Formats: sequence, structure tokens, C-alpha cells
Amino acid sequence: MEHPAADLLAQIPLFRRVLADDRERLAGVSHLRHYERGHLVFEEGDPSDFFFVIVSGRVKVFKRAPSGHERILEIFGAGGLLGAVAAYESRPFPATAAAIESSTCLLTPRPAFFALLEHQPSLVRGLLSSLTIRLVELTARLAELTGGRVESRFARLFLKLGVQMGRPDRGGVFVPMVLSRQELADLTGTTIETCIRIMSRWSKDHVLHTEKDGFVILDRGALEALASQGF
Amino acid sequence: MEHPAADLLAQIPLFRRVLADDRERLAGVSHLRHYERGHLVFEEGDPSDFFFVIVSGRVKVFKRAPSGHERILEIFGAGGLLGAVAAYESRPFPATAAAIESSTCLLTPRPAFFALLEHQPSLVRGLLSSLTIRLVELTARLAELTGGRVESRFARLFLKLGVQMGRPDRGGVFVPMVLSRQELADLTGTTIETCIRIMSRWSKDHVLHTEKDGFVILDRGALEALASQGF
DNA sequence: CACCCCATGTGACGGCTGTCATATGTGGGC
DNA sequence: GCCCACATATGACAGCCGTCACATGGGGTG
Repeated sequence: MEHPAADLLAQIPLFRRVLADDRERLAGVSHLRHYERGHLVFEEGDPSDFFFVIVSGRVKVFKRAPSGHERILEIFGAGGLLGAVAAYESRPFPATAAAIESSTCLLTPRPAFFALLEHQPSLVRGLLSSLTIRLVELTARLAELTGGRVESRFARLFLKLGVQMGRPDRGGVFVPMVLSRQELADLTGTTIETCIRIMSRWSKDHVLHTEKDGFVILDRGALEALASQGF
Repeated sequence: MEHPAADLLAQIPLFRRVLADDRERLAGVSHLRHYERGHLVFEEGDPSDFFFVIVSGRVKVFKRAPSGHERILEIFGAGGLLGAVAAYESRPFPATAAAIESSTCLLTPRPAFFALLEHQPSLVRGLLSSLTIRLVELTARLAELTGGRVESRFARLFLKLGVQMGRPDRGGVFVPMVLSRQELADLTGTTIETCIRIMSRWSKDHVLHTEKDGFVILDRGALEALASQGF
């Protein structure tokens, strides 16, 4: 392969069915970029000059509420697409993205990506699928976040994380994801104090424990009971 | 035109750039259906056999929260697309749709719509645009609904409605849209009692008045002040 | 080790808002 | 006109949770 990014592209579902020649060309105009935890990938309102694919790490997409508080919309891992919406319609980014782990992204200039879209039906279909799935996810998230007890929202959040990326370990289900108390609050639409209070109580009651590299779900039944109650 | 639905299709932005022949064929397998206020168009979880285009009226798309309360995600008017997500991925509907006014929809069988998609790039692009816009809207809505004072959310809702469909009339800005107290509560993520309380107070304070056929915004400044405060 | 900075944790307090109960009004059917 | 069903409205009350204030701890730097 001529360009080192070409084999990276080949591993990304969206580009898997694109011709090797096209991938090669795309890789030629793309470049990798690294982000440390907390660093911004792009900011809401910025012009969308690039289309991003997460190669490694995790990135949160969030929006500032009218009050100034941050609300996390989604967290994407390796293979996730960022800026697809903005790139396709060539409008400013509708939200901000920041790394929550040390992460690497592949940046493709918008014109090059758009040109490839023009004559690659499989790419369009892949993009359509990706948007579709995000729409379904956001839909579910909206219904889940509005109203309801804060503690129920926390329970549902961790149950979801457990299903998505949990593995049996340390006397429970270990979720290998570092999230600060502030980020947990941003995910559930509450304040850091309320978040800390719930996490402290759960830790004391052996429901869920915070460790340096993630969380351990100790009592899944308790979470399920909390998730279904409230409001 | 052979099929009466063909000229309806021609008026819908999504199908405007599709060849007349294809529209004709699509119209041949589609049919119109009427819904009275409150009637369901489709329900969450149902198999998505049809793709819907709103010809006239207004339809709310909502989801039942874990608690059982309904949360309105979006309200679509004439030209709006329903079931696009489910139809494209051929998965069950992720939410429920119901008419909030006497409405008419054009129903196209999924296979016919999908076949046309296969060899109509402009249709794919139109669908992509539509999904993109919905994603941006939902994103904004999510940030707006989570947390914050209920009264602020109401203020922002009516300010948005005023911009979208308001016209100067009756001593203020008239919004020609009938929404029950329950629907307003579902839009803002609260209960009907809190909704009624706010609407009553606003009516007394000459901020906003409910009429038989819509709402009249009397004091836009008061709404703006309320919208920016809280949380 | 001392120092500082930031994240985490805890307490007190108040008010928004959900819940329950009940009243009033309005339209439809007979 | 009468009655019923439903939407709208209002009051009382409790408790969750946002706000403010301050304590604790741990990692990095000097």
C-alpha cells in the first residue's frame, strides 16, 4: 500500500466495500491526528472542513444547553463517524466533539469525501445506514433523558454500558470506560453534586463501584429495579 | 396523469427530481389514507411495510418513556416523511406516529420505494438530506429538553413555534396549531398539571393566550426572558 | 516534603415540580 | 333539557434535586 492510512480505511466498515483504488486515493489526501483526553476534535458552529473517522480511543459528542451546562449526546468508539451530518450538508457542526480517552482520528477533507460519495453507491448506502442508526439511538436517548428520576437515568445508563462493553471481572461486570463525575452528570442531564451523591450511595450499598480504569457493576438486579421505577 | 397520486408526488420535495415515469409507477402502487385527530399512523415496534409522506395535516411522532408517559419527539407537517428510518433499514418503527389534526398520508409499499432507491441517486440524496436535518433537529431538541426549568422549556417551545408558523394577528403573534394540554406536556417533558399551571399563569399575565384554533403570543419579551434563565 | 490545584465528597436549605384529590367547564348523545 | 365523558383548572403536600458552602484527598511540581 502506498499510503499508510489506506489499510486503516480498509478496516472501517463504512469504507470496506469501496474499491481499493478509491481507498488509496482517499488515504492520499487524508491524515491522522491524535487527541489527548479532554482535547477538542471540533466545536459547535465551526465550519466542517473535514470528515472524521475514529481510529482508536473514544470521543464524546456534546452540546451546551442554554444554561451553559454540557449535555453529552453520544459517545463513539473506534470506527465511529464524526461530522458526517455537517460534511454532507456542508453546514457548521451542530455539536462539539472532544476526546474522553487518548484517541486518534483520520481526517478526510470534505471535498474529497464528497467527490467519492458522488460515484460510490455503497458509500452512500453506508452513510445512510450510519445516520439511520444514530437517529434511532438519539430517539431512544431523548425519550430516556426527559423527565424521570435522576437515579433511574443513572441505572439505565450503566445497564446499557454493561451490555455494550461489560465483561465479567472483579466480582461483577467490569465496564472499561473512564468517565469523570462531571461527564456522568452530563450524560444523565443532572449536576455534579447529585451525580456524586448517587455514586457514593451506590458504592456504599455495593451496587456499583468506581475504579481507576472504569466501573464495576456489583448488583445488576438493583440497577434493574431502579431503572424501571420513577416519574 | 394516469394515477391521481402522481401529481401529489410531484409536489413533494423528495420526489421532485425523480423522473415522471418513475413517479407514475410509484403512484400506481401507492395509496392515500386519511387520519382523524388522535388516530395512529403506526405504532412503535410494528413492522414497517410502508413509507409515509404527509400530504396534508400534522402528525406527531412520540415514544413512550419507561414510566409510560409519552414524549413527543417531533411534529411534522405537509411534505414530512414518516417511517424513512425504519423503511430503509427494514426494521420495526422506533417510535409511534399519530395525527394531531385531520391528516392525509401517501403510503408507498416498502419494496417499491426501495426498488426506486436502488437506481435513483437523487432520491438517495434527498433521503440523506432529510435524515441529516432530522438528526440536527433532534440533537438540538435533546440539549433543550434535558434539565432546566419546565417554564423555560415552555418558553423556548412557543418561541420556536412563533418563528416557524406564527403570523401577526389578534393583538400578538398567532400560532395556528391546536395542541391539548397533555400534548404540550409531552412536548416539554412534564406533567399535565404543571403544564396547565404555567399556561394559566401566562394567560393571567397576558404573556400567551390559548384559543380554539391555536395560541396567541402576547408578550414575546417575557418568553425570551424566561427562555434564557434557569438551571 | 511542602504546596497547590483540581476532582471528589458531604451537609444544609429551599423551591420547583410530581402526585393526589377535587372542582369547573364544555361538548355530544339521547 | 339532562346526563355523561372528557379536558381544563386549582389546591395541598411531599420530596427530589439544584444551589451554595466547605471539607477531603490525590497527583503533579518545585
